[in-house]
Amino acid sequence: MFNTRNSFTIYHSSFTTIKSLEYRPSEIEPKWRRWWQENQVYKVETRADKPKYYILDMFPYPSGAGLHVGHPLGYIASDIMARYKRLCGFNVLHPMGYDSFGLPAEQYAIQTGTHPAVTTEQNINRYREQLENIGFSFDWSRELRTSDPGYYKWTQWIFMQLFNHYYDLEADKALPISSLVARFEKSGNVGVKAACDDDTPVISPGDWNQMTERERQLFLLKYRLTYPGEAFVNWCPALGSVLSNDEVKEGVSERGGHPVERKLMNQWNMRITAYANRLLSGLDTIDWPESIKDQQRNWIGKSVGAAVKFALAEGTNSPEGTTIEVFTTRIDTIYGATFMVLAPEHELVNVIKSEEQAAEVDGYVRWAAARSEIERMAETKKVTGKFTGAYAINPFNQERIPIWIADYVLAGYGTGAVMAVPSGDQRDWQFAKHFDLPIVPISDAQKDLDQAADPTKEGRYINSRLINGMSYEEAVPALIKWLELHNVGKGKTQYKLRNAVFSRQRYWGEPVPAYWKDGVPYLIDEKELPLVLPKIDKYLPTESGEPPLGRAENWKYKGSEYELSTMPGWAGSSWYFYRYMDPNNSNTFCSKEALGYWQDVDFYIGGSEHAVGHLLYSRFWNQFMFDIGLVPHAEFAKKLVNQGMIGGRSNFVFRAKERFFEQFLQKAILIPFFKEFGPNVISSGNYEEDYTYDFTFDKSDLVIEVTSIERQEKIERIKENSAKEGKRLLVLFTETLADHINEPNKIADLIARAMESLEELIVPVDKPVSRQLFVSHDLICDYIADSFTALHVDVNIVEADVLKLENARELPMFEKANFKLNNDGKFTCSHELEKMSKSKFNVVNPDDMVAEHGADCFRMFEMFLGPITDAKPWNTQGISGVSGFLKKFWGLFFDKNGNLAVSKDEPNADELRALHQCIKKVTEDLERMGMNTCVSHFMIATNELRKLNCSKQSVLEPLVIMLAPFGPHIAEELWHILGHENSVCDASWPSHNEEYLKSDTKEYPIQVNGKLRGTVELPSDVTAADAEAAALGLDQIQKWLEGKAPKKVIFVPGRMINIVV
RNA sequence: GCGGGAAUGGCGGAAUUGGUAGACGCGCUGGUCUCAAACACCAGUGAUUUCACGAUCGUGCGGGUUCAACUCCCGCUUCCCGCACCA
Repeated sequence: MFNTRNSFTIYHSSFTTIKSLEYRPSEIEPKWRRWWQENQVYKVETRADKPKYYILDMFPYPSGAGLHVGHPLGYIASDIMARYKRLCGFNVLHPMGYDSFGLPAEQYAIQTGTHPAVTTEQNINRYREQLENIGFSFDWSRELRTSDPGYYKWTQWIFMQLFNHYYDLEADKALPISSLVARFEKSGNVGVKAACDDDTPVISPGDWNQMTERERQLFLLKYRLTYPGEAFVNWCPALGSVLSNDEVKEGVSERGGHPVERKLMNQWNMRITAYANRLLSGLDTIDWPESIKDQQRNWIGKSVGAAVKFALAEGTNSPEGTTIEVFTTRIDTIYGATFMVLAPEHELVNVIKSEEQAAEVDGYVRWAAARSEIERMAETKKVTGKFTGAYAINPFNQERIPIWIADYVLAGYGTGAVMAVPSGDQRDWQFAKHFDLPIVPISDAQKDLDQAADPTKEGRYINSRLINGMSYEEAVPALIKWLELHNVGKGKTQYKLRNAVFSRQRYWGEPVPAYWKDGVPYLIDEKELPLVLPKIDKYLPTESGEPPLGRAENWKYKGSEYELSTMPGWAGSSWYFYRYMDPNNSNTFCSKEALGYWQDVDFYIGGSEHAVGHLLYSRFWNQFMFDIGLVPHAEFAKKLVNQGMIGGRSNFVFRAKERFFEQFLQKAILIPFFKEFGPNVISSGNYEEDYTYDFTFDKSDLVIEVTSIERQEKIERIKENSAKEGKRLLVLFTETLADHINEPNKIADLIARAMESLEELIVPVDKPVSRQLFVSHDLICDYIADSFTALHVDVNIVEADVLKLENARELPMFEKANFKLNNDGKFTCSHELEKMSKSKFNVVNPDDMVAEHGADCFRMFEMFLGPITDAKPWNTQGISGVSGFLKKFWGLFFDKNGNLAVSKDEPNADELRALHQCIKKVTEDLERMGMNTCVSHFMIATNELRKLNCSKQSVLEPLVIMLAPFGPHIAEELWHILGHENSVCDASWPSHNEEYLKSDTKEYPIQVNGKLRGTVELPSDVTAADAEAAALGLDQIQKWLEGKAPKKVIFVPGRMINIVV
């Protein structure tokens, strides 16, 4: 209905179709890719006459390694959906671009001096080639790159908007900083409820008005949504950069695994905490995988509780009126607080420690500070801590409780201090047990407190003065009310989420559009955007330790120094989905018209590894952009799907150690000699022993030593030894054995001759050819496990775990190697599932798959592997099934002589049923992303039509249309063979007709007591009574009734009959 | 420890609101074609048992609900992913 395209498009007609019995993807595919390009078939316009559908892939970082078969999985799925939606009449936006700023290109620049832009360009070209090869329907005219100044101009512009706004808690949205200034002038910040730094002082209008310009700017930084500030950061010396929390895994950098240390640095930050609650509640409005939402909830870490101020007991070293604030989610347990614990880093530790305890406390603080993150995490079970000598007062009962320090309390969370309730909290309980501190029960429902803490909220409170006898629900509000009344605390919500560090001490990123004057940052003029990355001589920090931009000549704005750090990787990816809507606009990040039409992403697809990085930061930026009216929705993606990882299937070959040869000699060769020379003796079970021989015999003075030709020193020692003992010595080189491994008779001959000879020393004269031996995997179970070294072998020279020997011999690792083959004359490898990576030699390149089987086959095979969301191993073996299907489908269009066989005849009922069954199933399955079963349905339909010998256009044409999203090239070819001149992309998706699916009869299964005992053919519209009669009339059913009358007969129309006896 | 997901033939995986478990494909076995091989095509292929008809068992384990359970409920086991001393 929306197919207006063919009315105004003139298609190039120089393309001829290939009418041949044989399906040849290598001829068809490049041809149509060119045709699509020449006719701009995938060009997308903003047009109001069609409903829009925006389907987006998470854009890739173009790495030097290129794409492997795991990458396109999501792209293929999204391409199928995009093409399907287009056939359904939607105007589909399905763009692709590159997240092209990033560390690897810069690391490479440091090593080689090549500008990262050059490397990036090369990598992008390679990606583009690989992507084009697969036949995606991307509108390449919308391609974008985050490192393009035309793009990052707007990244910088959004940064400026963040700088110019603060978060107003009353309006619950971002407001201009200018309105904040107006309020300060009028009434100071007393009435202002806004997200700001914790240490923001209260000021009066007078204070504000007396401030110098510099002081005002510094004060405003406490409110701006992006601001520079001293913060502990994850500093990675090896990478020379600050890393965000999600770039650090287990105390080392995610990329490269370098150590990371905490360092105080002046950094730009993003006040994401202002949005904590909205980022949390927004999750309930979007259709995203539950695991992603949970990870984000966890990362935001909202806890509702109370802040309580504990005064210090008399006699404690501290200024008058000092209190220690703690945060607790269990204020109801406060009467059970028998001690307090501070983090060793807590600022009051040094103040309050008593003189007697000072030495111990200092020692502990030093010890704790010296421990690495890894040590801390490894020893979470170990209880450590010291008493400070100081006491605090519980505000509720005025009891003195000792203050301890311990590193189970984290400086970075809450206030860095906890009230310890050993009866209710397991960590506090362990601490109390260890240091023999009192444990006071606080609820009548608590049990077994001598075994463990019991955090129950059941029961009634005891030992809790104010709340004795109350339930949890009653106690909490009562206590908070009391706290606020007595001004010693308040109800409080705490978030684990920290403000995000935004600076990177790096070159290859967006320059921050700010300059410094008098220690205060200012934004550059908007007209100066983009602030383009300057040229520098080297991509390293300056001698004084400043970021690489410090090397740029004249890197100044009107005489003032620019900010030297650049933005992190996530800056450019936090808003790119809008740029695709209007990619070349130089006046705005995206026009109102484009935004008004495309709105937001309908369907976002990508890997789950971005759960809390990209997906949280981009939601944050989007909420902000929504607040200030830039974008129409608070959430940018309605629906999100994670494609599962494709695991690599690694292959291993087994290289023989000396120990193998000794065993081999024994098992395969020496046993026949026993009769004549008596059983041989193997030296002491340890084959590797240096001073005894590998083999000696009862009735022969010959001894045998197996060793590498390279171990001359060992051979000399053995020679001396045998001469001394009067033994005759046969030295067998492992290399010689390797040479003749597949012809053991030769070795047996050699030994036989040695046995009969009288020579004292026998060393084979032929120089061995082999240096090492590899043993077929199916043979290694006959040997001790330690006889081999397993080595990764390139999976591209292995087929069905059988090594292709001709190809293998060309590899350096198999130079001068011999192979011990199995009984079938083959060499097999073992396999294991691992992550796909270069170092494991298990990377499969999509280009190779396309070259061998065609892009359509590759696309369908990736889908056929299983559900898109599941992790699955890559195994090329099954691809022949899909390839066979495409050949068969192609074959439906031709007769045995290769002539076009498509007829205009009317289809019969069987043919219509096969077609409409397929339409129904494929449509249903596409709607629920079941691409794997779609492929099955195509196979079933094709098999049926082949049996029916059907070549009717009215049946084949709808199938071609349905196949188009999956195998666009073959579909386009067949579409044109059927006589069309436009693209199959502009056809209409067929709909099924239930009438054709009905059949006159149905084979009903008959169960007796739920077990299948027979079937009966019945009319489709059979009544329950008739069905029952027919079922009971069958002999094989009567047999099971044993003459008894059925108790009950259940008849499910169209399903089954069950007889209960 | 917490959260999320999963477990079905030799393998990847199907199975609608509970209704013929194993669709489809790979692999394997047998056959046709061929001098032969490859390709192609046809047939078979969960296990045990039976000459055969058939029977018994069978969706990680143990219970339960139901005429009927891969599917629902209760209790476990194992694996994968994420988080982890979060007060």
